[in-house]
Amino acid sequence: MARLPTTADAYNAIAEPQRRKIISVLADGEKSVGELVEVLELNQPQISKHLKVLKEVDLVIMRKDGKQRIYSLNADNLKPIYDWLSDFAHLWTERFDRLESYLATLKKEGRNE
Amino acid sequence: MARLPTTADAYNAIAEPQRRKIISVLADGEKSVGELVEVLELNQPQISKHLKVLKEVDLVIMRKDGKQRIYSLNADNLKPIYDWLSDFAHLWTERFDRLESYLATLKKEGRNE
DNA sequence: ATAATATATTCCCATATGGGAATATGTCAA
DNA sequence: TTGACATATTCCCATATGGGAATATATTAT
Repeated sequence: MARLPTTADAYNAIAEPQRRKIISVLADGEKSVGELVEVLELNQPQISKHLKVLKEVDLVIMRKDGKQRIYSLNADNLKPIYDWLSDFAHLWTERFDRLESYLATLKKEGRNE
Repeated sequence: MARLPTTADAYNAIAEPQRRKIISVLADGEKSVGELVEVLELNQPQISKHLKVLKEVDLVIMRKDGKQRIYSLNADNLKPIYDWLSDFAHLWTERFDRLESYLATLKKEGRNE
């Protein structure tokens, strides 16, 4: 079936370094395409193409403002990845086992509220 | 430059669902190739190929035991991804902001010990 | 209508992919 | 040595990739 497309899910989308940079920049607040082009020093078409991938996996949200398109981060869809990795946290550090499991418990409780 | 190979880094390696399953299974303890074939219901060559990718990015360690190859998880190399995602934790939940930042602080201190 | 600006799309290409199938390698036992 | 078992490798193929370059679309101002 060949490799999954980058638009298959968030895991595949964030495997690209430039897309991770875009995500990091957007974490500081929404940006227009032009602003992203400036900050990341990439060509405009590549930025637009990366944003298209991120939008398809719902990691960013687009809003129109005149001729500009404003993109903002939808970080919620990063959480499943974070949760999956959380299962291994106890393997790379012993010191915070109890604190991390406590945190995980709080998070699970939080889901149903 | 085309898409980065799956062996480029941990991000690309874990983008494949079967490889994530392998990682999850190995989190419970080391396994031989044959055991992975049984548990995951994949053909042996595919398991071996996935393990090869995981080994190249140092997510698993291999040990010989007779005719068997025993693979174990090297979870440390998942931590950078977890750390990167941690930066966005405050965006998907407000309730545990202080606890998470406290945890992050503890972790950073822990690195130098 | 025309021009200017902002963004998106298309066409190009070399490259790696994951699975199936077949085969090769390695390791032990008799 | 021969065979049995465990694992790795090779060959096949359809498919998507990210960047460059060029072009298309959308929106506003004049």
